[in-house]
Amino acid sequence: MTRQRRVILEVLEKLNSHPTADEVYEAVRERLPRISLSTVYHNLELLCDRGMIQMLEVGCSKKHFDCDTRDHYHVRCARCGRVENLPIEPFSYLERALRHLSDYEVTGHKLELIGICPQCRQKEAEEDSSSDAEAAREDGEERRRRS
Amino acid sequence: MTRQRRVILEVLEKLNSHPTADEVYEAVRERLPRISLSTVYHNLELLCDRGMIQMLEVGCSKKHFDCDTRDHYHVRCARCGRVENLPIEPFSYLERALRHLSDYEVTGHKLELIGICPQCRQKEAEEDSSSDAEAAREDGEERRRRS
DNA sequence: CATAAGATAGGAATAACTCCTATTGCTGAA
DNA sequence: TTCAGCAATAGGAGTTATTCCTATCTTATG
Repeated sequence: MTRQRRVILEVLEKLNSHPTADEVYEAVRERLPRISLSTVYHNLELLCDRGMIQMLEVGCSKKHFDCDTRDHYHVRCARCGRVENLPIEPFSYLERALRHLSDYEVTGHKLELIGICPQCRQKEAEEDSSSDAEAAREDGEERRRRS
Repeated sequence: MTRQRRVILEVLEKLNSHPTADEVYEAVRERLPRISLSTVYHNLELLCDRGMIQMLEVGCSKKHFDCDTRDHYHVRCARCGRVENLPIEPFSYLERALRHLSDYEVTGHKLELIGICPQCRQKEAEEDSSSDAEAAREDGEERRRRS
């Protein structure tokens, strides 16, 4: 357990959102400015192999890392990609209910809620109201609401 | 609807597995050998925009395309990445049951079974039996080539 | 103190896209 | 029939996230 590895693990434990490799890198750099991105990737992989963290392949393109290694579900923000836990036990009956629907040998399942996180909702509300204000100034009309 | 676009759509309708952009490219090239990969990407995006196909972001890394635009669940092979449909209506109650567990504004959910497809199962069975045979012959001596 | 194993930094390589641009090919007006 | 206008295509360059490679550095051990 090197200094770099320990800091990576601590960062992962501190952030309640499940960061990408890049976000881990940025956070770790505040404490170890000379760390290399490949060290971060290397240690994230190593910690996964040792079962100390888990890698999430949600949505697409980026891998997220989670220091909670138990099986659980997640919510993902459709805007910013942030991922968070759903504090609930996985529904084991889902797998049983669906496994006969294909000829695959089913080994697990993944359930992910898609939504918009509070921060992105607020940002959108601000953008909407400022464009509403512009619209009101320009054509003297108000359209404040959006659902 | 150009020739290229029509062939792409036909390929997508013919393959019951949900191919990646690259797999579409390979299949289309059998009929249009001079087609460019960017044309495939371009048309897949265009067909998505027009709601004629949908893009699946399963597991990670590669995008899969599906000519069935209805909401439905999938199985994914943990070995080869192949994706297929689960012929069942999505469980709308899942979303209702989970939405209060986070402060996200939930807009949808994704459920994916993970398993091993028949082809990969067969391949593994063959490899296992042949390596068992080798092991029996060589008495399990050269085992640490990779780890 | 030597040395070997393991870790790190930094950069090159790769995969899967995405973007850019010159060329092609279609459509409709003259 | 010709040709302007414009969307689509081919080909390649650029981008992003990740993996691989290698020289250098650290640490544990005899």
